[in-house]
Amino acid sequence: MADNRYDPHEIEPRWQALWARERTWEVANESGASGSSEPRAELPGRDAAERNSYVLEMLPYPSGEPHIGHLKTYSVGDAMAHYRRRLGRRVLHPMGYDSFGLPAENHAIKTGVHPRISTAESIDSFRRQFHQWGISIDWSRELATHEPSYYRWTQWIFLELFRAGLAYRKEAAVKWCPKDQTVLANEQVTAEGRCERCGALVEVRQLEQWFLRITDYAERLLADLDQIDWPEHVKTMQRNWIGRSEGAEVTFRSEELGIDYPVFTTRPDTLFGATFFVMAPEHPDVLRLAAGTPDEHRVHEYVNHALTESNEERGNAERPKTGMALGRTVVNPVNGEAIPMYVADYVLMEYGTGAIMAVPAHDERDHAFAQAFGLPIRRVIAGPAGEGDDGTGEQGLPYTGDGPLINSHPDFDGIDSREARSVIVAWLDREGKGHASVNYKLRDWLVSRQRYWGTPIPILYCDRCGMVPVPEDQLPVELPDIEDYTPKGRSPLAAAEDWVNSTCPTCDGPARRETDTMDTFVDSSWYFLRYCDASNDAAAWDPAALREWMPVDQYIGGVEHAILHLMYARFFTKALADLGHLDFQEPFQALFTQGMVTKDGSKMSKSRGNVVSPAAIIDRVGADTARCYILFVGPPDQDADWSDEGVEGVHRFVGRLWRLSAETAERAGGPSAGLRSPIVSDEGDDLTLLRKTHWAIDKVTGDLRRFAFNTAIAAVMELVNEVSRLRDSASLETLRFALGTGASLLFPFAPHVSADVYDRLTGERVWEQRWPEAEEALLERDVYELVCQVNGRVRDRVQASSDASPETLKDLCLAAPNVQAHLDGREVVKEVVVPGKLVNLVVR
RNA sequence: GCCCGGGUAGACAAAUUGGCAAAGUCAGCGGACUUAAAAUCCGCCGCUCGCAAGGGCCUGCGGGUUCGAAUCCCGCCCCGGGCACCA
Repeated sequence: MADNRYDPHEIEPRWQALWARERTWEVANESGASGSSEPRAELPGRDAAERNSYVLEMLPYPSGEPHIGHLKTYSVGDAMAHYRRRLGRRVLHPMGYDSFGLPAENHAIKTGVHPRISTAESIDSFRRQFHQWGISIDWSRELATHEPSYYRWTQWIFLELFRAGLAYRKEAAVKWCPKDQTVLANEQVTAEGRCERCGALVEVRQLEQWFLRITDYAERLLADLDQIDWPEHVKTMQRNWIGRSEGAEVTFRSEELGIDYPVFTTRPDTLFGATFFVMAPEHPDVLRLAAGTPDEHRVHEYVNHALTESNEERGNAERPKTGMALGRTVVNPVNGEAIPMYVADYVLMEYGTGAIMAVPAHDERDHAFAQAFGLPIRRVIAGPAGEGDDGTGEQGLPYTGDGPLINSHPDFDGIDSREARSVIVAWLDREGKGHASVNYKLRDWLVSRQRYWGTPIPILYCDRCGMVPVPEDQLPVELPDIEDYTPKGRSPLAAAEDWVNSTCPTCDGPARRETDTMDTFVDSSWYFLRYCDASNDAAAWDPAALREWMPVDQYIGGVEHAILHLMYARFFTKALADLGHLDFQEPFQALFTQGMVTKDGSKMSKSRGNVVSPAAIIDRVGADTARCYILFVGPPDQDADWSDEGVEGVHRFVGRLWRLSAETAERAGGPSAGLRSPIVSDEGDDLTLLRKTHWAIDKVTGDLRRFAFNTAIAAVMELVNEVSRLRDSASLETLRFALGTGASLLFPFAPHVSADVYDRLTGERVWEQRWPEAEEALLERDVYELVCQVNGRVRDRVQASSDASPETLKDLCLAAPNVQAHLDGREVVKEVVVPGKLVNLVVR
């Protein structure tokens, strides 16, 4: 007997080498725009958009080595890519690296090693491991965002946005470490408001910075969520982040100063209950208003104090309300009442207009403030059961619900508050004192970073001409090499004097370069477009290439990117579409978010010492086992706990499939072509095994459609176990069919062993086979209806395709003997005893 | 406090969405092979009453709808994640 030991270290490199040699996973653009030079295949009947499929996983940030989370993401994505290929699609499945970013720069500050060097090392390590995992990547389209050939086009997009007025400069607060002389990212600030590196107290500084006008797109970013096939919880998070609220803008006038102050409110129906007015400490008019009043000095102190408080302090809702009277009044436009003005830190400058009308009877925070400062509280909405009819009682306040208006105005009293909202807004509009308005929580995107390792912002400052964009033919603005990455009170790029000093393209006079670089989220907001035409050096892409592939059919990544990355990429897509560069509105048609991998119930981290390295696992059991296990351990959208014992179980299963197949091939005297369902006439073990095989086909293809990889793998395990039990009693032909089918079904999860087994049994390449019931084929078949009757009543109907053999139908009906079924009008089977479970009858 | 998830054998889970609860994997127990071990293969594996055949009870807890509920509805308990002065 030959040495039938499953040896992944022999099998896996062999197939990987073949796939690399034959460039199996490369797909050419039919427009000839880019990609590989594979001759175009003529596939009749359907156009490219339908035949092509774009499967994409979020690109990795290359730092150190890939971890288990990467293994999970790319195992899920690869399974989807293979699944779609085997439905007959041409699948684009590329890979790249999000290679700019803070960790490489910090490493450089510490060691002096240029980020380009350490990044290249990490990329090599990622690429090597992805090859070892056997992921089916079109390597001809590989990219890295730190390469000038890529960021040249990031800069081009920035300039397009700039010309369209979507990129602009304004002052904004940054966190600043006075000791390190540098801007800090939020994650570099400790909970106590100290610099994570040196422990100094973090300060706030105002800097002129670049913003992208994502708020212009708030409405469309919200509305178009309805058009995409994303998990509902992700859509909910995006909706909440955009934070649309409808209400009214109402003008309160300061008669003393002759200034109008608009406020935004969602409750114009409570306007008659406004008894004071509050401004945010950051509001530019606060100090002006307080000027000349007795408390001017104390207002100053309050504002300064509020500005230096950390978010943690200010964000605490339980904290007592604080504030200062400004000694001025504004007029409530609905009743002409002069109400006092305050400044208080519970009002935020970023939301609405930075000032509010306070209605203590009907808002919790206003109520708390009124109580703390002894301000009047006037009820203007009656509660249920006539509560608060006279408007004087304190019971049930603050009341934030709805009810009839009271104590307002004879014209409005008695109207239900829901209706009163629009009635009062209409009245304000007529009087010129306000109008209906919509507000969003979404804020413009700050893209400036005072960092070295990022895409340079392609802008020049000329004394004569002002701000000048770098002309397109001078792109890319390359990142200069510098000696010292340590920040010294300005962006590290400012130290590269030769680079900073340049020439104005308009007047040829001296000009200085922008020294801020871009947020790395900018780099990753368009990379999916670049893959479609990755080696184009005349343009960011050829529109014909995008038409072939975009939008991404299936996007896959961690839920931690549910808001920022996914929102920014959608914004870029819409903005570029408006500029005429794209003809679609959404980048990712379908999204799958996979769960975290934990160890012993908690997140893997170096400090906990519970990190599992994919490389170590693969050394021990091979890539197929590792990939299969990570998908088998639980539903892939949920968190999963890594267990070394569980890995052993999957390893045993993969080995069992391989050994059984090697043994079967040997007994058969070598591979025989094709894999056709054998004819089985009698009842017996052959029929049992055949049924199991058909069941597995149905189960796995169904499960793949809904990402239930764990149960798909379990079904193959069950099939293999059945083969093992029946290996001495079933015919060789049936064993071959069952094992070959099992291997074929396993291909998306364990490609190497699957390819090896299939090759042994049939001499054919498993990835060139189509699923027995490809969706397309199914659509083209005639369909019959199986009618299920229980106790004479029609319970349900299922559809069976016409090319299901009578034997198969009979098998299925026998398997569910309690169901009476009709095929094409003819009664096929028998009596109902106990209601059977109908779906068992589906034939695909 | 609000918004999402989730709660099924000792552990991870399945139940194709209202149709025989617990497929599959791990752990555990027993057996075959072996001088032995490993590897491999076979069998058992929710609780309970019973010598047995067989019966009763089981999806966090309590109710409801239904011929039929892990699944739908109402109330409660627990766990995880996110948001938190958003006018």
